[in-house]
Amino acid sequence: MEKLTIKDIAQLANVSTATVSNYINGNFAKMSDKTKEKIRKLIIQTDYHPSSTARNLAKNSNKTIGVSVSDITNPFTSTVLSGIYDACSKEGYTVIFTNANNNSQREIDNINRLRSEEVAGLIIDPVNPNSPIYKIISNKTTVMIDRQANKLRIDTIATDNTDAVSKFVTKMKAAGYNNLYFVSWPLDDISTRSLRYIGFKQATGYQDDDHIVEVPHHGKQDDYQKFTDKLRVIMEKNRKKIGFFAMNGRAFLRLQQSMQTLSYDYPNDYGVGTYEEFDWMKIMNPPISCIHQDSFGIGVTAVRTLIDKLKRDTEFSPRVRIVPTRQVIRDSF
Amino acid sequence: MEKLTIKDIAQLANVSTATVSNYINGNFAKMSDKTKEKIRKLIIQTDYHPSSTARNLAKNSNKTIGVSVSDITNPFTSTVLSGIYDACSKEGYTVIFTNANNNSQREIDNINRLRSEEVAGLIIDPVNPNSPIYKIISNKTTVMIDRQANKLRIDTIATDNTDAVSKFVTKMKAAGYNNLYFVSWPLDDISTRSLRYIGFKQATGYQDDDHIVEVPHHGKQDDYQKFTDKLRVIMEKNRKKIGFFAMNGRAFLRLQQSMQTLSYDYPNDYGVGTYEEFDWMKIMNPPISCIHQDSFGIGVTAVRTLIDKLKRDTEFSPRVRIVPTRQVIRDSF
DNA sequence: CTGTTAGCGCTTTCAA
DNA sequence: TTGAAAGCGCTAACAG
Repeated sequence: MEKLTIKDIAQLANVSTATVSNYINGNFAKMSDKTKEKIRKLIIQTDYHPSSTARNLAKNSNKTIGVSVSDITNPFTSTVLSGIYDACSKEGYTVIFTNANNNSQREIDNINRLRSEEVAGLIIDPVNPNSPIYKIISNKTTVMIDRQANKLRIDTIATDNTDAVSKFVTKMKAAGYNNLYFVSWPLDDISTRSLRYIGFKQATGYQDDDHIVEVPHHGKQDDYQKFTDKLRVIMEKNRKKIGFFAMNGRAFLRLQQSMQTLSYDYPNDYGVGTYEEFDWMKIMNPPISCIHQDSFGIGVTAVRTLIDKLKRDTEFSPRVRIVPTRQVIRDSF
Repeated sequence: MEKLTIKDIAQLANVSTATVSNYINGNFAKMSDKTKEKIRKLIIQTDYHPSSTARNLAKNSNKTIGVSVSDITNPFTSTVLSGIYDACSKEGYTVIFTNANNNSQREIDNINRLRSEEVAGLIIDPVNPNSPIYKIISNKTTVMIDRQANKLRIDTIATDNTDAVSKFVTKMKAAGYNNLYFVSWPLDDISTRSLRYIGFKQATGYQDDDHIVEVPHHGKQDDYQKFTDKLRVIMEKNRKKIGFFAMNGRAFLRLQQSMQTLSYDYPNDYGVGTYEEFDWMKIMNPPISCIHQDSFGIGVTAVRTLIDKLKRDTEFSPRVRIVPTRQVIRDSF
C-alpha cells in the first residue's frame, strides 16, 4: 500500500497533474464538470491526501503558526492555548507548539526551531520578553502574550493588570481592610507582577515596599518556612484588619497553605482575594473573590492580530492590546 | 533581506550544495577540515537555517508527531501534553497539536488533518476510542492515551483505574464508611469511567447500580438542581456513615458545590475522596484524599512507545500499558 | 478546458 | 574530498 501522489490520481483520471492540482485548490472554473466529477470520485475512492509538505514547499508558504509557551502546566496557559487553537483552525491554520518550561534559553531554542519550520507566524507567551532574541525577530510575523517587554518591539496582548488590581484592592479597602499585603513571586522586572503591584500601590497609597510578601518561586522547604514565618509575624504584630491580595492563583495557593499551617482562617482572621479565577475557588469555604481574566479571549485575540498582520504588508509600530478582566466578588473578604 | 538557501551558502563557500548538505547532516567525514570550518563560519555569519519543509520532502520523512487531545482545558490533559512535549523534544521531534473539544467529529477531522501533514506518528487522547476511524489508522504509527477501546486496535497508555479505585475505596470502607456512592459523569461506555466504577463495586460489593450518582455532563441549571436533590435525598434518608468517591476532579468539584448549597460539611456529615490530584486539594479545609495519577509520565510513556514502534518494522498486536497511580491520604474521610 | 514544464530547497546516488 | 544531477510531491505560469 504505497502512498498515492498527485501523479497517480492524474493517471487514473487521464488528466494532467495540473488539472488535479487545480481541483485540489478549488479552481474548478478551469475544468469541465465531467473531469471535476471524475477527480472527485477518484480522490474519495483512493483516500488520497495531498502532501502538505510538498504544497508548502511549492507555494513557499506554510499555513501553520508556531507557539511558544512559557509553561504548559500553568492553567492559564492551557486556556490560552485552547483559544489559540480554536481561532487558528477557524482560519485554516495548523498550530505547532513548544514549551519553554520557564527556561529562557529553551525559549530561544524553541523560537529558532519554529523559525526553521518556516511557520507563517509566531505567538509567544514569553519567559522573558526582554530577551535579546526579540531584537532579531520581526514584529510583522509575531505577537506576544501576557508579559510585555520594557521596550516594546512586538505587539502584545495583555490584560488590564494595573487597573484591575487597583479597583479590586480598592474594594477590599472599602470593606474595612486597612492593612493590606501584596503576595507575589519576586517581582523580577516581570511586567505582569510589577504592573499588578503598581495597581496595588495605587489603591492602598503605600509609598514604600513594606507591604509586599514574596513567595519563593521554586523554593525549597526552607524558603517556604521563611515565607510562613513572615506571615506569622504580620498576623501577630497587627491589630488592624489584615487583607492579602495574591498576584496569581499559584501565589494564592501558597498563601493559603501557609495560613493553614498557622491555623488562621479567612475571612475571620484575614481577608483575601486574588488575580486569576479557577473552578475550585468557588468550592472553597467560603468561596474566593477574584479577578477573572479572559484567557481564552487572549488566545483568540492573539491569533486574530497575528493573522491580520500577516495579511497586510505595511509595518506598524508595536502596541499592546488589552483584553478586559472582570471582578468576581464572593465571600473571602 | 531574502531568505538564504543552501545554494547561497554553497556559492559563498565555493563548494557544491551537496557538501553543504553533508555538513548540515553531520557527515563531516566526507569533507576536509578546511571546508568544514569554512561552512561552519558562513552558516553562523549568515544565520542560515535550512528549510525543514524541503528536508522533509526530500527525505520523505517528517520528524514531527501529531497529537489530538479531547479537551485541552482539562488540567489532566495539559500535564500529559507537557510530558509529550518533553519526551519529543529530547528525541528531536516536533509536536503539532489539535484539540477535539470533546467533539467526536472534530477528532476525526483533526486526525485526517494530521495525516495529511504527514506526521511520523500520532498520539491520541480520544473523545471516543471506539470511533470507526480507528479501524483505518495503523497501530504501527499511533498510540492512544487514557481511554481505551472496547476492542483494542491501538496500543494505549492508561492508569490502573480499576485497581486503584478498588484499593482506595476499600480504605474508605475500613474507615467505617458503610454507605458509599460513586459520583461520576454518565458512564456512557467510556473506559475510564466504567473501569473505575468496576473498582468501586469490587471494593463495596454492591451488586446493583443504586450507588452511583450521575453528574450531568454539560448540564443546564435544571440538571444540576436534580443532581443536588438526589444528593439531598441520600443525605437525609441514611443513618449510616456516608462516603462519596468522585470519578475525577471535575465530578468532585460538582459534588462539593452541591454539598455546599446543602450546607453539609465533610468529614463530619460525609466522607469524600476522588480520582485525580490537583494542587488546590491540599488547601481545602480539610485537605482532600485522592488518587494521584502520573499524567506527565503518561505523556512520556506514550512518546516512548510510539517512537519505539516507529523504529521497528514488525507489527505487534496492540496492548495496553499501565502507568501506576499513588494514593494520597489526607483528611477528607 | 487541459497539458507542459520549470521550479520550491534539500538529499542522495554516482562519478570524478 | 568534492560535485553533477535526478528526484521528493506539488504549484503556477504559459501555451495550446
